[in-house]
Amino acid sequence: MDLSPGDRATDADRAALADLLAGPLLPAARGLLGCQLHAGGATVRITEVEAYAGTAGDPASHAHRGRTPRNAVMFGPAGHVYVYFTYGMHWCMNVVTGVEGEAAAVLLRAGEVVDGVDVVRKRKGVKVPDRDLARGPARLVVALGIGAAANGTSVIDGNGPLLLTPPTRPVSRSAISAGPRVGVAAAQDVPWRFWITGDATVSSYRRHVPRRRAATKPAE
DNA sequence: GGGCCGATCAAG
DNA sequence: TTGATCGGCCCA
Repeated sequence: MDLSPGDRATDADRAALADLLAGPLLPAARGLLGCQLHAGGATVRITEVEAYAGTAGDPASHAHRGRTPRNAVMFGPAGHVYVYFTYGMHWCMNVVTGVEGEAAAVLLRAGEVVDGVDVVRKRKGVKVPDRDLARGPARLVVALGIGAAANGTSVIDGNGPLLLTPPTRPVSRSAISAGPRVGVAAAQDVPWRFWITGDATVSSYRRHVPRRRAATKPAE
C-alpha cells in the first residue's frame, strides 16, 4: 500500500524539476521553496535555502578552490545531492544545480515536516516542538533520516533515498524574502539566502562570528 | 605532520 | 554565550 518514493512523482513533475534545477542558480534556489522532499518515511516542505555559486567567484562555496574528493558531487549533474559533514558532528545537504562542471548548489536550510511527524519525532526525541523538527540544515537532514549514504544520489529519478516533488501550492515571488547567508565569513553582502516570508520553520539568522584565540579580543 | 577553522546545535 | 567534536585543506 505504501507508495515507493518514485511513484509519488509524475513524469511531468520530474521534467519540471529537472528543468528548474538545470537552470540558473538563483531561480533554482527560489524554485525549491515550497517543494516537498520525501525520505525515510517523512515529508518535508522546504522553507529556507541558500545559493552557492560553485567555482564562479563565490568565495563562500565549498567548490570555490576547485574540485576535491569531498566536493566532487557538486561538479556533477544537477539534481544530485551533495552531503557534507561539518563541526565534527553535523551533516548538511545541498542540491546541485546548473550545468555539469559549474559546481553550483543550493543548501537546504530548513523545512516544515508535513508528513511523518511521528517518525521524525522518534528520531529526534519527544520534547522537540513541531516547528523545530527540520528547522536548521543539520536538523533537516536528521528529520529525513539521511546521511553520507545519500551523497551523490538524485532527488529526481526516484532511485535514491530522496525524492523531490513540486509545491502543492506554488510559492509566489512576492512571498519570498532574501538576505545574507548564515554563518559564512565571505561575501556577507551577497543576499543569497531565500526563505518563505513569515514561515515559523525558518531558521534564525546568525551572522558569522570569527573565532577568538585569546580570552579577550580588542574591541571593534 | 601541524594547526586552524567551519554552510551547527543545544545547554547554561 | 560557550563548548562539543573532527574532517578538510592550507602551509611548513
